[in-house]
Amino acid sequence: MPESGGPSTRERILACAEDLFGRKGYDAVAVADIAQSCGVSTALIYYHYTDKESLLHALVDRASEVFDVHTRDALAGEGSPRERLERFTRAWVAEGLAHESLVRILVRPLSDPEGPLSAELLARISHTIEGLASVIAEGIEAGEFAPVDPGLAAECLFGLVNTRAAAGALNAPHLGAAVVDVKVNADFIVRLFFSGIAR
Amino acid sequence: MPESGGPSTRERILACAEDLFGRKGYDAVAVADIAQSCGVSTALIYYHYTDKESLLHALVDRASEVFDVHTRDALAGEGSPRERLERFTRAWVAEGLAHESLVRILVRPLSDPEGPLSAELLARISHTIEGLASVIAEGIEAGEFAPVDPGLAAECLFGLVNTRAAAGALNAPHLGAAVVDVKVNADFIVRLFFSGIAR
DNA sequence: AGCAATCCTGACTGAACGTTCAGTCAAGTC
DNA sequence: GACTTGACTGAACGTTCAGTCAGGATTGCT
Repeated sequence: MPESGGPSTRERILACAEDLFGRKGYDAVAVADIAQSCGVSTALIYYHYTDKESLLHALVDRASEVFDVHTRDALAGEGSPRERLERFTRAWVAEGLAHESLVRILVRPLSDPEGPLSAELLARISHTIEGLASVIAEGIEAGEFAPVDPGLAAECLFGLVNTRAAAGALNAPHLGAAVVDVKVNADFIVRLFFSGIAR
Repeated sequence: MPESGGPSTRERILACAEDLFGRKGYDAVAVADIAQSCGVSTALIYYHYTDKESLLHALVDRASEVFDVHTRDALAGEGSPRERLERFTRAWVAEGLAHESLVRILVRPLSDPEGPLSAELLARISHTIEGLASVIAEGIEAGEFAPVDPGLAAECLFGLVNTRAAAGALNAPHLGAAVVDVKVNADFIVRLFFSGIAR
């Protein structure tokens, strides 16, 4: 058990992989590159991980978890539908801006529809959107929102919160926005979304 | 010059590349796969195109052009700011839903920040968003919209119109939406966006 | 028919990459 | 001191793939 003295070699390998995958992309990174980047042999990586893909898998799992926490909070947490959706929005915008290379690592498998992780990630995304939709539906029933299509609204909210994260992941800090600030971004999205589905 | 008798071999190669790149992804497709898929030799592809990347480049150019046409129309065309933005929105939603594999081909280079096409595509996207921002700014000055940050609003609109396209490109026809219909989608986005920036 | 330009192919190459494996080394156990 | 275990390495193997080359077929022109 690694107790002190910094991160274990296993974790260092994962950190190097995250950095390289995030910068160059999975396919463009050789296992030897990762090895060199953290000063170990290629073989050691295979000692710790079964294959190259399992490295990606570990990263995706870790990255997903970061976002899933906020989703669970929004779906099952306390507060009115509006409060919960707002909490979700602010949390995702903040996380997306804070973890650019994670976002990039998450985006990549999605653009490879036949890849092994694509289905898994898609399932997670669907689950998130369905969760949002059910909160929106709850709000509609309570008379808090106008009677829109909950699924469509959820999808739009999801798209909105990810737009800034995507811009960050693309190394385009200010695609259009004059100021890149978590609060400003989230405020605007909240305003846009809730005025759109207001009664 | 090929005049009749179907598409030229050159174009057939490009079509096969589009299909395969769209389904499996650039890196997962070997030049030999493309050759086999349209019944020619590998060498012929190198006779018509300088290298594998130039195939992707040709596809990206073609795909970008499809969207750029609507952008120019929205920016320089006739009508009030709101009318032009609405035209842009409806056109992009429709194109995105109609050309899924093109969207997927456009997404991939973006997720590879150090790739050669990334910068080019990013420039196109920035240009589109800046164009939207200037139309929004125009609308604000005319008192048509509330005084929001034009760049931020443009980015959000861009994110909204691309959300559905992305969902389609991910082979997830109904991520959250109960009905996948161009008009329903565009109507909702229009509603969301313009009520959000209404005075 | 003869000729030249264009279109196309099979066979091949050099390099890169994922993966494996025999073996080293230090630390701990009996 | 003999033995075991976990961490780690250097060198190599097999495969895949982008790109090349020398030449064959086809087409169009005179």
